[in-house]
Amino acid sequence: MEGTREGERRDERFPRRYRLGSNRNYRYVYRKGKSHPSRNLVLIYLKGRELKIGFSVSGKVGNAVTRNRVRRWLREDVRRLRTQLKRGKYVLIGRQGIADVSHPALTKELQKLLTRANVLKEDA
RNA sequence: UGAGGACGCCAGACGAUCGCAGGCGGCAACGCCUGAGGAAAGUCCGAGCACCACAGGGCAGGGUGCCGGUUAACUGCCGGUGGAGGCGACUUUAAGGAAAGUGCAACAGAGAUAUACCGCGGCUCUCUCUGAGAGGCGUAAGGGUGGAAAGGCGAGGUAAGAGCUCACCCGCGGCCUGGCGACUGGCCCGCGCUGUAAACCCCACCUGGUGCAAGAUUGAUAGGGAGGCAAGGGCGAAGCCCCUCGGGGCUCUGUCCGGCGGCGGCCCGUCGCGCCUCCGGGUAAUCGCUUGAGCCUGCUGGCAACUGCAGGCCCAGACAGAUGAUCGUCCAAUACAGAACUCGGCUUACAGACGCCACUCACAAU
RNA sequence: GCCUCCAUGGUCAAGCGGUUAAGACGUCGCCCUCUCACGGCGAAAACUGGGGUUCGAGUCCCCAUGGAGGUG
Repeated sequence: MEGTREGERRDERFPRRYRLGSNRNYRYVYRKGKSHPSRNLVLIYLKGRELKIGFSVSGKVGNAVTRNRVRRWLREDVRRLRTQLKRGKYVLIGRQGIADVSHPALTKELQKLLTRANVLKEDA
């Protein structure tokens, strides 16, 4: 991957202003957004003016370390894809079996899910 | 060599690239520094801190419970005493009081806090008379039941027996000795008491409640709406009226009782006063928020827990919540696991790799 | 994060420290019926785990595990 695009640096940063805010926003997206499930993930998408992404992994998945690991993987994958995403509010939910999945498998699943939900920009 | 026993430590490392959070610098681009644990966990104790309550006293409730020390404090820790376990090194122990009182002790057993089923013994009577049966008496050694049967064991003693007597032992009590003390050792014309207090309880000591979603500041918003009830009694003062001159009635006011509410278990007590029901409203930012009973090193005192002194250090502070991804090298290989106000403990989970000991036992060799 | 509560057959549940741990629904077997249902008889099936106190713990104490609720 390195060296293929020497001239332009890809913007792969993902600071906190792209994160979905408080609990109220989550509830709003749950109510109004459209849900796209897959085996270990659920994506809820709602059109909006700016890009906001939230991650949610419930206590049923595992202990704090497991949940943190899953959330970090998701955030890492989303970080790399950030510029390709359409604007709007996203919530990514980890489902119960997600603790047993490896990181590469999870990356694939996420990409498939995003394609199927049709939230990637056409020119990407 | 094997089997153990104490004590302690680590919790993958390094490099490259892309990222995240906080701080500092900079107009900015960006740069530099820092960035989870030994248990961060469970929330089982103890504190700090904050608010609420609080004149004081009593009761209730809760906690602790061998002794001494340590600490800010503790149900922690250290050292000891007694008990239990182990051949031993050593481990472990909620370990005050049952002689203040109450309760409970199923089943079994004759009897469970005082009893006599079998038995043993002699006495009287009867018979088919070396024996058997009946009656009443003595007895608690033996049998049997039980977790426990009123000390144990031996000798004397006796009709048979019994702390009935004696020696030794056990326990209790008293005295003396050593120890700060728990307790140890010794002595006695003393006594012989079931167990249970993690049953009620007694004794000694401690103990307000709620918890950072505590709370503070600033700004915005609000400063509410609807309905019902506001009763009763005693005493005193004043005014008016009636009057058989004893007094009675009405009005107003003060006070007390009563009522309601607060003091977040209750009472005395104390404070406040119109009361009750339903509906509505309670948001955001900043602070609290990390320098602290702090960590490291050395020395001092102490068996130790710990303490004192000197020097050095700053070591996460988020607010949907920061440590990740990819690659490479080393490696036998990464378990349990993620800060949320902060400390001191306890408990629980944990792959693997180590260190150390004038430690113990067994076998062998010398 | 903080606070509180609970745990007994597959489910709902009662249970003074003392025989073999009630009861209901469900399951299984037999009977009844032409068959099913109803009904009758019977059976299997449990104290979350580990320590401790006690002669004896489902019950009392401690620790853990799992679950539920409250709190902006």
